[in-house]
Amino acid sequence: MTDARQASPRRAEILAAAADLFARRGFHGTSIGDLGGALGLTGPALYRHFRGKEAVLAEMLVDISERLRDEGVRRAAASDPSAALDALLDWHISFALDNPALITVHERELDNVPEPQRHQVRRVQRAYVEEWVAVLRRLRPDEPETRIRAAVHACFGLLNSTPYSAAGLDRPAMAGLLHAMARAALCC
Amino acid sequence: MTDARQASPRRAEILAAAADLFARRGFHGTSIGDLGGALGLTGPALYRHFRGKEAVLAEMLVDISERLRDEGVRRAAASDPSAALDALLDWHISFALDNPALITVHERELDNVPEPQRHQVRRVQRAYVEEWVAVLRRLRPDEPETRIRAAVHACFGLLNSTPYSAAGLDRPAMAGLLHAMARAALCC
DNA sequence: GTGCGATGTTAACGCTCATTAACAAGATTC
DNA sequence: GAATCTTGTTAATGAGCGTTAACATCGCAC
Repeated sequence: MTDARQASPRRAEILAAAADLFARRGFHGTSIGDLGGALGLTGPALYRHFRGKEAVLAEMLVDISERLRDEGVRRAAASDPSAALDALLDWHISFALDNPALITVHERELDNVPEPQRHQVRRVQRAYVEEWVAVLRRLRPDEPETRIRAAVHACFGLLNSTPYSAAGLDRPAMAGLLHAMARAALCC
Repeated sequence: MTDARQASPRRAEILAAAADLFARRGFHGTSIGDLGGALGLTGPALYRHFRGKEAVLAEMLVDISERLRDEGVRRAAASDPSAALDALLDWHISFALDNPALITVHERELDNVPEPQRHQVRRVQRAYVEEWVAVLRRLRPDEPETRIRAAVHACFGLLNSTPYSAAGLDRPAMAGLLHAMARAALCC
């Protein structure tokens, strides 16, 4: 089978290598040959595991968006909205710092995902955003919802900037800085 | 001449169309034929105005980075550091809201710029960042410089998120929101 | 009105790419 | 131990791309 959602170790290796290459050179800037070569294989070998290049990207983005949303739902469930916001921030920041390549691809390459997965990813992304919006609405009931939603998107821009600035800060310092900045930006 | 830095109207049209296409589909996702077609021309016509596809991107990024830095130097010169920060924020926000495509390309496609322009763009970008860092160092002399620099990069991530969230906010509201969020994030 | 520079066009070239076909070799099944 | 499934390989196919060549047209200098 070339398509089933089976989780083989090879598939995971391919997805990891693809994340790195897609983040560094872009989807269109990465060839099937590059991707196989990164694993010591030839290009056509990948067709034993994926239906094609687009299928690799599609599975990657579906997986990322679902991981973000699933844990986001969990974190947002805290009864205190301020604690829920901190929990969401911690989650997103740790994900971004642990997986800079995934965050980059997730942010840039959605347009290259074929249907129907593109709609699926969009829907899941929207659900993740709505978790944030719901928490912030409890925290600042006076604020109009469109403004809150725009603020959440801007906050993601801040948090996702991580990959580009691997600057001289170690991980805990970077996590603390991002948390403080995002919290201040959202509650300004 | 195919290369001279002559500013003809046709060159400006090509650069504008290229900014839009490169932002929407990426540099590698845009063909010379697409680019010509966006102007009612065929692909090869572009070679009357640019040495090649990479030269279009190179000129675009050199221009953007220099515009940002030149005006940045001007704004950062205010004697009051708090006023200088506000002036920098206003400048970057108005540029991003007026030119979402340019901001997107500037952020994503530097790796596709050929040498020597790539180094030039990097140098000018760094100079722009240093204007921000210098202002913030005056504003918060206690903070370590590496932390300030990381904060500036994160702030750019916030401000540059504009293109993706053309959400239901009109321009002044969006500008005000971004200004308030960025200011709070930087001074947290 | 002839010549020419500027700015287009279409046709052709060479290369890369995604994908498929045909084949090989090792492990597993029976 | 024969058959088969899995997972590779190399070779071939067909499409698209960036680029160049050869040719057309138009406006202008003289």
